[in-house]
Amino acid sequence: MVTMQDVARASGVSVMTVSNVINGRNVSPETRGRVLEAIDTLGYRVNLAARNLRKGRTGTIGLAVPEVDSPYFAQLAARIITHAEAAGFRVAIEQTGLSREKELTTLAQSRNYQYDGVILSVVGLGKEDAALLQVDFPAVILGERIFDGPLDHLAMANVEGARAATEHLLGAGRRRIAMIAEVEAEPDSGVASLRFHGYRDALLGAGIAVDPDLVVAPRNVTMPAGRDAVRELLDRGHDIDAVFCLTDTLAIGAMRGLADAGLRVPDDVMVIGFDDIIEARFTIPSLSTVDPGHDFMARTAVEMLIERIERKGTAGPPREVISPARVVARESTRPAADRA
Amino acid sequence: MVTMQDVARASGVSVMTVSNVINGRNVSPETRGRVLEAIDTLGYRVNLAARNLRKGRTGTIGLAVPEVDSPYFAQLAARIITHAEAAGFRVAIEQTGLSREKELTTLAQSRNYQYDGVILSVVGLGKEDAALLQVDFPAVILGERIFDGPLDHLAMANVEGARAATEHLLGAGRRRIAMIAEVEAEPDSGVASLRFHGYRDALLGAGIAVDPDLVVAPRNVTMPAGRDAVRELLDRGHDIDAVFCLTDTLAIGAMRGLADAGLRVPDDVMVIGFDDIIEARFTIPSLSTVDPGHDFMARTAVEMLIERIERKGTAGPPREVISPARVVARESTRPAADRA
DNA sequence: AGATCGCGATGTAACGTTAAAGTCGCTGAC
DNA sequence: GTCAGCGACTTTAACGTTACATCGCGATCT
Repeated sequence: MVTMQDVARASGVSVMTVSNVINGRNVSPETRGRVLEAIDTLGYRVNLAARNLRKGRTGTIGLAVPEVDSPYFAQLAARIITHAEAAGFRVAIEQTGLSREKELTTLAQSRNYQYDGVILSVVGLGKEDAALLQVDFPAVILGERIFDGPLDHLAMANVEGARAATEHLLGAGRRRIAMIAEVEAEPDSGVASLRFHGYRDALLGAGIAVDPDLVVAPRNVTMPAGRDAVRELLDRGHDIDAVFCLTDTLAIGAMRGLADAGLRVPDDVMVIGFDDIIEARFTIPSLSTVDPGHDFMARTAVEMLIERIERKGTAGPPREVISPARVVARESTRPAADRA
Repeated sequence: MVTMQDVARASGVSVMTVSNVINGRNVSPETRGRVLEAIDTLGYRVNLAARNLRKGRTGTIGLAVPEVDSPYFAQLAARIITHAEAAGFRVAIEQTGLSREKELTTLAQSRNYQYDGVILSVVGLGKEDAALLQVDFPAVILGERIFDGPLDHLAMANVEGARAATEHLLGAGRRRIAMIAEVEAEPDSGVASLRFHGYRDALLGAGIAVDPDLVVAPRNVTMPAGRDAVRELLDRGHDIDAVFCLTDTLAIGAMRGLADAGLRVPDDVMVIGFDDIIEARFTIPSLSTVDPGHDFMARTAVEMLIERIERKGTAGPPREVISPARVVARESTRPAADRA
C-alpha cells in the first residue's frame, strides 16, 4: 500500500505537506505540483480508515428500511443513495424486516461508530417508543407514527394528500367513493388512520357522509390483498364509482379485481392510490396517485442528517418536517371527456 | 467516548486483555467476567475505524448495481445484504446507472473507498473491457458479458434456463412459440443472445424451425415495451399459442397486451418470463418464469467474495460459476386439464 | 533436577492520517 | 533597526485498536 510517507519521500517534503496538498491547504504552487506528480506516479490513494480514525468520521451513513425489495422502499433507497453520494457520503443499507426490535437495535448499534448518522424508516415503532429513541447520535426518522420524539422527524402530508386524492375523485363527479385501508382502532397513529382522516374530511367537505360499509380493510398491503378487498366491496352489493387505496400496491390489485368483475377503469370505477411508485406509470390503465414528495423527502432527509453530523452531535432541538403531497392524475381517473 | 483504556482501568487489567476478551481469545473466566462487567457499566463499544485501520479491513463490501429501484436489482440487493450480514459484513450500495464508465470507476475507486471487496453487477461492460478489470482487489462480477476475465465471475444458466422454459411450453403442447427479446448482432455476448440460443435449441430439438418473424425486439425492458411487442407480434398476423419473454417485466407487459387483444392467458396463449421477480407471483394470472437461482447467486457471490477477502488479495485463478436455473410453473402456463 | 511447555496476561509498536504547535525566512510598518 | 505578521513548511503527538514478542509461573516430561 502506498502511503503519504512514500509520497513525501518521493517528492522531498514532509507528510504534513502531502496532507495539506490533498486537503487543499496553503502550499506553494511548485511544491503542490511536485507532490501531485508523485501521487500520480505512485498511484497514492488516501486511506479512509486512517482518516476516519483521526477525524472521528466514517463517511458512511446507515439507511434502515423494512425491506429493500418492496417498490416503495427500493425507490426511496435509490433516491437517498443518489443524494448522499452527491454530498460525499456512502450509504449502507440495513433491513429491519418490519420488526420493532431490529429497528431499535439498528439505531442503538449505529453509534458503534460505523456510521456518521442514520436514516431510519420506521414502521414498527410507535409513539410509546419515543423514549427509546433518546440517543445522542445524528439520526433522522422517516415515518408517520412518532411525533414529539427526541429526533428529527420527516413525515408525509398524509391527511392533506388523502384529502386531495378524494377531492380529485369528487371533482370528477364521483360520489360513491370507497376506501381500501385498515383503519386502526387507536386513532391517528398510523398511516392508514391519517389517510382515512383526509378521505373523511374531503367527503364531509362535499356534504357526503362517510359510509363505514365503503371502507374495507385489506389483509395486508400487497396486490392480491387489494384485489380481494375490491371483491369484498363488490360482494357487499354496493354500487361504487371510485376507490381510494391506501397504497399503489393495493390500487394495482384493486384494478385487477375490478377488471375481474367486468368493471372498466376509469369509466365505471375510478381508482387512485398513494405513493407514486414507478409501477404506477406502467399499469394499464396507468394509475393516478399521490406523490408524497419522494424527492423532497430523500433530499431533506439527507440534508437534515448531514447538518446534524456537521454539528457533531444532536445539538439543537428536534425538527419536524412535513413533505408536501401532490395528486398525479393519470388514466385511472381520467374523465370521459378527455378520452376522444 | 469510552475506549479500551477506560475499560482496562476500570477492571484493573491491560488494554490488551480487554482486546482479548472482546475478540474471544484466551482469558481466564474471572478476568473475563470483570472486563465484561466494566464494558457493560461503562457502555463501551469498539471503535470500528480504529479496528479497521489496525486490521486493514473495513467490514464493508460494496455492491454496485445499475439501479436499486428496478425489481430485479432491488431483490438481488436484498438477498445479498441478508447473506453478507449473516457473515458479519455491511453492504454499501452504489448505483452505476447502466453506464460503462461508472462501472469502471466504482471498481477502481473501491479500494480507496475502503471496501473489503466489491460485487459488481455488470451490464455496460463487455468482453473488450476485460483488461480494465485487472485489479488486485477482491471482486466478483455478476453478469453475462464477460468471460475469461481476470476476476471471479458468476453467471446465470441463460441458455439452459431458456431451453427449459421453451421446452415447458412445448411440453404443454404449444408449437407456435414467439420470443420477445432483442437479439444482438454480435452473437452470444448479451443475455438476450444467450437466451435466444436456448429457445432455438429447444425448438430444433422438437423438430420445429425458428421462424424469425416470431422473434420480436422490444424497445427496452419495461412493461409497456412488452405490451407493444405483443401488439406488433399480433399485427404481423401470426397465430401464436405461446410467448417466451426475455424478462418478467416484459412478460407482465405482454400479458396485458394479450388481454387487450382479447386473448386469454393461458388458454389461448401461454406466457413465460425469466427472472422470477416477486411481482410474478402477484400478477393475475400468476406468471410462470425461470428462477435463475437468485438465492444461489446471492449466497455464492457473497461466499466467493469473502473467500477472496480472507485470502487477502486476489490469490488464486479467477473462477467461473454458473447458477442453475429452474422453471417455475404458475398459472400463465397451466394446461387446461389442471383447471377444474 | 533441569528443561520444556502452555497458559494467562502484559508492554510495545505500529496502522496512516491530521490537528496543533512550532520553525524559519521574508515583508513591511513604525 | 526592530519586530509583528504572514506564508510555507515541519515536528510532534495523538486517534483506538491489534500483532507480536515477551514474561512469570505452575505443570509435565525426560
